[in-house]
Amino acid sequence: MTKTTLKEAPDRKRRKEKRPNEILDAALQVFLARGYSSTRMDDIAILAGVRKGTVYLYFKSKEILFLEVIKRNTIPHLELANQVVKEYRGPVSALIQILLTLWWEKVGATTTGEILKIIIGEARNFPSVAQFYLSNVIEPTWNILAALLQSGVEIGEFREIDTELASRVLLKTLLILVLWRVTFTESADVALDAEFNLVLDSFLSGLRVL
Amino acid sequence: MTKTTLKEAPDRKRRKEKRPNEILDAALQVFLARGYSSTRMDDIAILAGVRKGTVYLYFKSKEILFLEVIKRNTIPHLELANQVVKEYRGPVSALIQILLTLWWEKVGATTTGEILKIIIGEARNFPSVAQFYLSNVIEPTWNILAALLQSGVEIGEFREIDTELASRVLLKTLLILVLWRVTFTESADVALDAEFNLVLDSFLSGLRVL
Amino acid sequence: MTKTTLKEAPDRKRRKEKRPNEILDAALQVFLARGYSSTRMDDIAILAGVRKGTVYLYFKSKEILFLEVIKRNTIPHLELANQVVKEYRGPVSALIQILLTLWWEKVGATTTGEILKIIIGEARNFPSVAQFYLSNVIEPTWNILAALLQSGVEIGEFREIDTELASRVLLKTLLILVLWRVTFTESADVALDAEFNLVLDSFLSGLRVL
Amino acid sequence: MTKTTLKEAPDRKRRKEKRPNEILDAALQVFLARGYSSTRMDDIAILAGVRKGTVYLYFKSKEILFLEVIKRNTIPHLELANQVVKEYRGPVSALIQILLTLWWEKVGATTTGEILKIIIGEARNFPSVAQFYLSNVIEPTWNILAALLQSGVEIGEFREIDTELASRVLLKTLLILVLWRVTFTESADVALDAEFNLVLDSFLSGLRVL
DNA sequence: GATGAATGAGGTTTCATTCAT
DNA sequence: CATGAATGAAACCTCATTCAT
Repeated sequence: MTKTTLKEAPDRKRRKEKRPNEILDAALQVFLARGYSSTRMDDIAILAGVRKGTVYLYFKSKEILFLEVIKRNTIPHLELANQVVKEYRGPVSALIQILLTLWWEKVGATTTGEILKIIIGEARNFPSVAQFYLSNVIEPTWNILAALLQSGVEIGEFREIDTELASRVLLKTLLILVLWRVTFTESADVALDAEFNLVLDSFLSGLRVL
Repeated sequence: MTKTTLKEAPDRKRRKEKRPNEILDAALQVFLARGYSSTRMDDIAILAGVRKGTVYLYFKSKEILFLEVIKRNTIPHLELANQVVKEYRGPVSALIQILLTLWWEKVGATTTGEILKIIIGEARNFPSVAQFYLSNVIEPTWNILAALLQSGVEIGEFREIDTELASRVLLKTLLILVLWRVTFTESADVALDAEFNLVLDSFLSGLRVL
Repeated sequence: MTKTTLKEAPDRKRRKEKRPNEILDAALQVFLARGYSSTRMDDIAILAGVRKGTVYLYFKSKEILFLEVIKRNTIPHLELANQVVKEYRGPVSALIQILLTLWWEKVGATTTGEILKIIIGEARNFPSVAQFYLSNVIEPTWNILAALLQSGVEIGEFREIDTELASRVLLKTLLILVLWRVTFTESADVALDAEFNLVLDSFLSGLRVL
Repeated sequence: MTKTTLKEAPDRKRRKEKRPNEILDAALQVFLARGYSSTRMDDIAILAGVRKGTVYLYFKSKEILFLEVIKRNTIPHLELANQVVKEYRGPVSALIQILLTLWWEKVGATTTGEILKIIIGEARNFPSVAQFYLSNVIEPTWNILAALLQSGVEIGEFREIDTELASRVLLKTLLILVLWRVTFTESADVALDAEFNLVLDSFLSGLRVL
């Protein structure tokens, strides 16, 4: 009976619940494209289809928005990986090969590098973000990798190694590759796929029981 | 003893040659500590012991100052490395071990990681800086490494490998380690030295003729 | 009566449509009073009853604001003049006399001279403004005058002359008079009205068929 | 016997006396080319072949330098005109024609317009300059013109007119032409010579005894 | 006398943030 | 809930001016 009924969008209710996520998605895009400092709240708002004031309705400050964006986009696909690992039966090296290749082609190729880049760039100003990323993304991934290696060692497929150390080095090596890709886009560094393969192959061959 | 001492001539006219370097040094410190955007020209000036206007006397803009800072701190120790390589007589693997260990302990330990971090963080806004770093620091280093590997191959010390690819992967792996150190300082990631050793050892052992 | 009244909401949100004009009006005043360079955006803002930031909300830069000010105050009374010309029936010389006298007393007396003065002073730095003024104010006025003279010639009221040349000279002569008035205010150059009358009279008498 | 003798320029003495004039000449050029505000003391110094500090050695401030420049360049060629007038024998109208044509082609064509332009543009900020120009350039010229006209009237060559008024209008009309030339350089206002001729012809024909 | 070096006041511009409607 | 409008605290940069050498 109110006048506003006349102009109310049909999916007004749905909208309301979606708004924060829309803003977070827009913010992710702009932060990745421009970096933290160069990102203006206005850009985020426009991209989210709202006005600046609305952004502040959901996020108290640019800093908080940034934190939320990073958090939202770094809770990763670890569940899936864990699942695959648990259900898999067969040689561990093949599983590692499959998992990392998948990651390289799908996950690493997209936003992982960008997110890592921005976290590295802003670690000074947002140490909590860096810490969060370390605890919630990097370390769990290490753990999965280390567990895999450990199981390989236990079943005699791999030789005895420091699995934790090895998983750290392997992951970091892969991370620098995705980081490189998003940082030095200009350079025709076409060798990245070859580098990935080299890393993976030599890592696995280094594990083989002699 | 007079009050005017407070405002007395603040030691004007230092030598023209020293000022730019003093400013560049100050700028490096502040840029590393705060990142590009968060650095104010005023901070740099104060740290250099001058006033804002003086900085602009030597560097036309913040951007140019940033570029100069990066240049000054990356046209580096390559000469030395080249020298060492040329004069060295003995097994190549030992030379590699020595060079990289030295780098890890001396160079990589100090500003390399910080500089790399800031370049990665600002590559978006200063692609020319990224390109400069790539061309003047990374690629020459690659070349030195590749040449070393190649000579090892030629004298039969190493097995036949793609020396260029290998040198790229090795360097990147080392870079992520120094980058990691300066980024995630909070995490007591004490394993970095162990990781460095693992990388170096497995790399060299992978080169051995079977 | 509370102290907070001092800082109370200063009547935010005037109508969006009014603000730009208020700013333009304030800017005109300040530009005329101080010239372009000596005008500070702050002065304009204060005079418009807003703060500096608000001015930038509507005009992207001082330069653009200046351009808009000039445009707004020169796209002027030409319509009216055209109208009058079209509807007038009677001797052309009388119409010219009426139009120019009106212009001298009303338009020329106020901002025309000031605007011309500032355009002349800034033509170097803003050639586009000078060009704009020429195309949109001076030339249309020439055209009106020339058309008037031409019609006088055609109906045999005036003798055969180069109407375009004559209209240019006449207009320029009148312009120097208004320019003089606003430039040399100190000198009690009270003869300006007499000069205007002399110009007009001798121009018209020169047109008469002998 | 001093060491400086060795390096002293041969015309050092002459230099010293010339310096102020060299600076004034340079300053004129820059002021005319850029206007007062946009002119930097540095530009003037460089053009004069000295350094900024030297300029301040001779002129206490930019403002004073500007005043001196204007003064130096507006003490005009009136002497010559007066001379010519006094010695001339023949019809006054021919003299007027000669004098003004000469002025239009030689004097008005060069810096008169530029100086007038800058005086008009800066009259607000330097009313004393405007006043100076009026008293020392404009009014003397008026007086010469008026005297000429008067003598023409007295010998019966011209009809009875208000010679002072006429001389004012004539001079202003010529001034707007030179002013126009230096202001609207872009516009292909090629008619200026024709306009000058029209002004001169109709002025003289208006003086003729009927 | 000449200047190289330094300064600091002052200007333009940006943008995160607030708040009345 | 959304926003349009406004703000003001910085930040960058310029340049007239000073002064020790």
